[in-house]
Amino acid sequence: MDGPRILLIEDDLAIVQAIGFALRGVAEVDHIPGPDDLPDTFPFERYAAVLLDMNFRPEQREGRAGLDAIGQLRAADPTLAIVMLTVFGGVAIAVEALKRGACDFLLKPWRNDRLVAATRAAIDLTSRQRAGAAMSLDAIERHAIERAIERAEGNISRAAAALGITRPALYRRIEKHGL
Amino acid sequence: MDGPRILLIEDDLAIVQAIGFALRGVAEVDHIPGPDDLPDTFPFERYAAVLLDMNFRPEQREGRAGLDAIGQLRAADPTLAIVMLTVFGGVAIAVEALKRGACDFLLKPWRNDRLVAATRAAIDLTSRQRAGAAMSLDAIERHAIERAIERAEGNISRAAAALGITRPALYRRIEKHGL
DNA sequence: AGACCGGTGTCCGGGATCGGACAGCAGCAA
DNA sequence: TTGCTGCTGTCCGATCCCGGACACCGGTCT
Repeated sequence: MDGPRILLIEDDLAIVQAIGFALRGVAEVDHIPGPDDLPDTFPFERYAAVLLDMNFRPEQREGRAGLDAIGQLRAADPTLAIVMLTVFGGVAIAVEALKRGACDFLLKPWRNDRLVAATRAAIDLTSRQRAGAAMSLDAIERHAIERAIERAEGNISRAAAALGITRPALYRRIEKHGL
Repeated sequence: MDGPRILLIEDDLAIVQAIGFALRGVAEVDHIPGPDDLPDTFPFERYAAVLLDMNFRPEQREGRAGLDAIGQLRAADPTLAIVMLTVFGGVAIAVEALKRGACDFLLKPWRNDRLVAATRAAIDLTSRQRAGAAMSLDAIERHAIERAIERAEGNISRAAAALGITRPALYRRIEKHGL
């Protein structure tokens, strides 16, 4: 668990090399040519982000395979942030990709600083999502209570009603969590 | 609380009229020319979605004002789904808009069926987000427990550890929630 | 003033919940 | 077989939390 490690899904070896070079010092880059090359059991938890090439299957129109791969990856590990890479510039595809759960969308050719920034952001997002997913029940409760009180604008009674508990119960929990 | 009501932020009256016509039967459409025309206290909770025109401030480059408006609206009501409308087709802007919390991004001129579909999806998203935000503490706990057990692949001990509670406590809660 | 309202903060007895402990079970290695 | 491991499901006495009730407070009516 030294530096972050990311997974690059890209069939063009020249691009693989270029990305590996651009991201030296940012993350270790592992590489597979396409999402179909993922073995049945794959250690997603080792990776801090995925860079996913949209066009690994050039014969398929509109990069639909790339979109499907997003769903596939997210089903396998919903905490893993995915950055799309593509030469096709359609707004519709970008929107669809983000709606399916990609966290960013970069056009080739990219500026290296943008790639680095997007990768860093994705790594950060993954770690935050994993922290959130691994939250203890107590922490979850604390968050829910904080939000409820905020939404009720400090009105304890309404917050308690929204949370489905009695007002004294909410007082106790507020004190317990130190709020 | 009869049909859904949506808020259209758009300065071009011809477009306002066209959208109102396209969405007849889908939602009641209220309209203001720009986000700055929102009064300090505005009943966001009455609306089931927002259609936000990107270009209400033509002198500003790149529709940055439109992007800022997303943040403004989401700060006011984070459960309200926002659909962007724009004539500018840049992928970068679309990506930025979605990253800032818009739920969809339509290019003018749009196909009416796409507009209707996007509006319906936004209305649905809002209602789901509001249902989630208004969840009782019990329901939140139940969800967290379900997810934890799923993530632990049915292993009760690991799920309990991840939730930060003892195993008997998790058993009790599983039974209480009927899982 | 006096009554009312909607809110806050606190108390206390009874019942729910805690977690350590125990028994049991399946898999596996010596 | 024996022993070990890692899990499941359950028990029970000590403890904690529940929620109805109460006192109180500030604003707003008549």
